[in-house]
Amino acid sequence: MTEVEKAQRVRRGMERVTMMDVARHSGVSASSVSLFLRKPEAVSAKIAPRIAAAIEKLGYVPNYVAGGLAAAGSRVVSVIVPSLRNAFFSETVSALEKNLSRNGLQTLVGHTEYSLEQEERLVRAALSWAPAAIVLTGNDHTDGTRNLLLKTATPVVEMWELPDAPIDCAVGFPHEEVGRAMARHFIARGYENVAFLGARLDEDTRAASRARGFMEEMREAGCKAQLISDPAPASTATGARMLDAIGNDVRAVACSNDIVALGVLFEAQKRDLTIPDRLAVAGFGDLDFAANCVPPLTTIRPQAEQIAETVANCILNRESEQRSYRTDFALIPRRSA
Amino acid sequence: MTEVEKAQRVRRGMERVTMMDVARHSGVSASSVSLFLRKPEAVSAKIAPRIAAAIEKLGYVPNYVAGGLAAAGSRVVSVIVPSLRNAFFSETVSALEKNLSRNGLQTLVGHTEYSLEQEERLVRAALSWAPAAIVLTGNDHTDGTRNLLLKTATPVVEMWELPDAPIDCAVGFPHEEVGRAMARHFIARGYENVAFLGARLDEDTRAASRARGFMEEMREAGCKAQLISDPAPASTATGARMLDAIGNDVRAVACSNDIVALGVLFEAQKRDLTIPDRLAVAGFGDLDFAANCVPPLTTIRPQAEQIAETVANCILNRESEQRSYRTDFALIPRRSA
DNA sequence: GGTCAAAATAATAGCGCTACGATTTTTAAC
DNA sequence: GTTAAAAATCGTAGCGCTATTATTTTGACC
Repeated sequence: MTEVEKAQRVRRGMERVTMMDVARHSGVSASSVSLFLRKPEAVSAKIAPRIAAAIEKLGYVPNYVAGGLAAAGSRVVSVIVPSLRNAFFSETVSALEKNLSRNGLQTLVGHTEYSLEQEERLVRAALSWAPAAIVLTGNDHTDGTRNLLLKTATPVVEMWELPDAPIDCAVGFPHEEVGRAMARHFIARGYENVAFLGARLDEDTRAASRARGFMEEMREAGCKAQLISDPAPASTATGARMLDAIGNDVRAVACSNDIVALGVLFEAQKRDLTIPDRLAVAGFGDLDFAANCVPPLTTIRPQAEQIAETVANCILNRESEQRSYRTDFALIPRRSA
Repeated sequence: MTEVEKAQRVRRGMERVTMMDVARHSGVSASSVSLFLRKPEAVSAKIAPRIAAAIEKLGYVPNYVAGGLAAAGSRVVSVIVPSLRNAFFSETVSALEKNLSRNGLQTLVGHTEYSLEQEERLVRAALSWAPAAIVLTGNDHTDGTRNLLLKTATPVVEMWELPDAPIDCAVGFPHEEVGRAMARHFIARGYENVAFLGARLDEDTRAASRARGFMEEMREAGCKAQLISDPAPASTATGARMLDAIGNDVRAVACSNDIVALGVLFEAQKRDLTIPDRLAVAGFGDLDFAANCVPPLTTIRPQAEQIAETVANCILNRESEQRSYRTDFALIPRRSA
């Protein structure tokens, strides 16, 4: 390296140890070092230890940015969820990261705060990283998002919902059926005057689908069912507030998720409404506290981990022809309903 | 582009529209397009719209990988937290992502599952992306991690704790003081026989610091204080289980976080222990349910958003000399203790 | 030892972009 | 109109790595 070149590297803030340095130090070519790093079994036992020693000695850290450019594709997977504050998604991202990192893929997260415009911006930014795949939540996207994704060669996975026409690949379950399952449970228990308490249904289209399924099934069975909704995010406070809005004769409420249900439980306790005798309560999510609260919460377990594993599989085994993967959900009957 | 070149690009899966294509299309040089993208005000009003039109027409998506290589530094910030399932960290990541994305930075998350070895692996991978900054949780790292980070020119922020000697920059608060504050609250309320219920204290060093501060302050005041700990992650079930382990005469428990406290609340309710008369309960975190549960939970609010904002500031305004930023916490007295 | 195929290694040519310095155009001042 | 300074634009030379092709080495077999 000439003095000028060195000066330039310093100027650009790039004094890092390069693969070339490792190559020189171990007396092999840069190609061999690269090969060693990507397929260690492909280099002979003679030079492998020499390269390993040089890497160790020089403290070489590979530059994925350069690698990604040369290999025309980075080892990141971009995951876009509505919110990380929501336990479903933080759990999914967590499980996904675990599965992907096992295969040398890194996770770039973005959250849309339930805004489709924000989602489009994030997809645009994600594509700029030439990611190995893009994972989105749900199937409700702007036309711009859809166009961007249809044009690209990057694998796309939509998760948590099952669209009729996936952009590329989808993993999830039909939320309407979840709502219907809960309704059937209510009917079996003899609850004939019920309500659905939904938080943020305008934005949370999955919760809205559950609400729709629930309401339809209840009404088809000739029951009285009322839909309460609150624009605020799901929280115990929202749950408590929505309880105010239901009629006094309502026997059971299905909540858009367990947090809302917990709020209802607390509020009922404050008002001395016995659960489930005076009011039955059910949630969605089977969050940590659902099994331990008082009374234990009847809910639906969505299998976030199964979703994450299936998404990871989709990304890792691209050859499969299947475009749509249905994951399980299970109604967990406990004492609250 | 010759036929051979085109074939090569196709072979490598890189048929994407490049900046050069945009330049040709708008009759300017690639440099001008690059400049327009980075500093739109630096190009004349004559060519700007032509470039914009070409970008739009061709559907050009910039390649940050190439950009990052050329500019010797990518626009990603790598954030490493113990777990995304933990509400503190998912909230911090969420707030951080919001603050950083406003400034065109993207967030690469990794989670260590409370393993320092895993953290080192993640730091290594993170450095490979030549990130704009690396954000770590806490100050407990392997020597390897520390060496890697001390050698690099990349800004490093340790958050949620205040190390004596930050690697580079730190944002957080002293958890021992949090424990002491809670102890003083207990003392003021006249609880003289108390316990600290800690989940996963071996790995969660912050909770362990709170426990230490709490125990010391209680004992310095001449009170009886017992430390219960459970290796399982914080959950309502863990809280309920730990309640079994305390003596019958314990008057108050401080929990390592609100989830554990909630478990204690549930278990107490099951056993008809009146709270706070028979047993006072306090948590840490001021999670959503803390204000709404029965009785409302006395807890400590750690200001996760303030941490995130300060971290973002550290990253964005590098010129500051300050290395250590203390964020606030507040004891929120409610009915449970 | 010589031949040939297979395995291991090396050389080459970019990936798409940005920093830098060089060049051209515009503006300002006289 | 000239000139200098400033602004706008362009051309070049890589950033550090990998895919591909070319070359060398090894090993198997006669």
